[in-house]
Amino acid sequence: MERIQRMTRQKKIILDILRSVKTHPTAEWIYQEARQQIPGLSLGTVYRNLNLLRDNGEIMELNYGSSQSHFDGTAANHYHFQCRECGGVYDLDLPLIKNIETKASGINGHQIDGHRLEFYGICEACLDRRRFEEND
Amino acid sequence: MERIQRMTRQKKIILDILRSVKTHPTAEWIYQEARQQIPGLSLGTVYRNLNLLRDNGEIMELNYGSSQSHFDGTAANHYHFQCRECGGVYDLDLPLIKNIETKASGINGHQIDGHRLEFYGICEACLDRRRFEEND
DNA sequence: TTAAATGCAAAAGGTTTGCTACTGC
DNA sequence: GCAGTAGCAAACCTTTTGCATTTAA
Repeated sequence: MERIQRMTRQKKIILDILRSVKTHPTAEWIYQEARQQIPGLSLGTVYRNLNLLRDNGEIMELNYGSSQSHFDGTAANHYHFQCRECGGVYDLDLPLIKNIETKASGINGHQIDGHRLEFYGICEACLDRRRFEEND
Repeated sequence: MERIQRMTRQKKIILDILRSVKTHPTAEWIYQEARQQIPGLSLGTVYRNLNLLRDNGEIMELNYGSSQSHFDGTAANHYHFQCRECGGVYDLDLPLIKNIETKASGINGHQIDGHRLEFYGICEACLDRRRFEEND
């Protein structure tokens, strides 16, 4: 019952861009990047491909705040940090907390099969900018 | 520089509803409930009040998935579980992980001041429904 | 009295979708 | 050849906002 996916030029470029950056960009940002390689690209195509790739387990969608989603080229679970000031999302190289899902499962009748841990604060770049602006 | 907030009838009812339920409803759900007490209530007012209450630290906004936000009458950090099937959000009575923010802070130059942990899976109600439907 | 909040409706912003043409496989 | 995809634009859905009016303190 699985749908067969085609590797179109558009999808390949979107995936390449996402895998080549360390940040976790929005669909709009990816669209602007990809358009440099495919001028006629449409934003709808970017969204459709990001959704296909996510459903296929090749990338991860991160939705923080209530605004736009960010996308992560690595699908395996890992933790993130989001800056309260600029909204940027960064990886956090903290080892996965083992057994946390098992521990949480014992508490009630829900069947737990995943978890997500995010940190918030001010990113290094915004901290630097603040220090710089203080010295006016 | 703090803005003075008034306790209007609308705001009080919205807060009362949110504090009286165990689930973490959406703005739309709260609107439908509150309208039974204030028929002329507008959805915009619900959103405005939820934002005011959140900014004031009286409630918490939870944004999972990319669709609607859920609201939690308890503002202090605690962990949640979201059902992949029905989208419902529940509290998870797991103690806060101590020092996790300190631990994460050492990794890079970001300044961390908060964290959020969510679990995913199938909720008890959906599990029950599945079992029931299997017995056709 | 008066600044804050309401109701209404319009607008905004991100994402999805219908449709026709095109293209991987 | 044909199902899956692209491009385009319109639709969708949640949330925000402008404005005239009302209301809490």
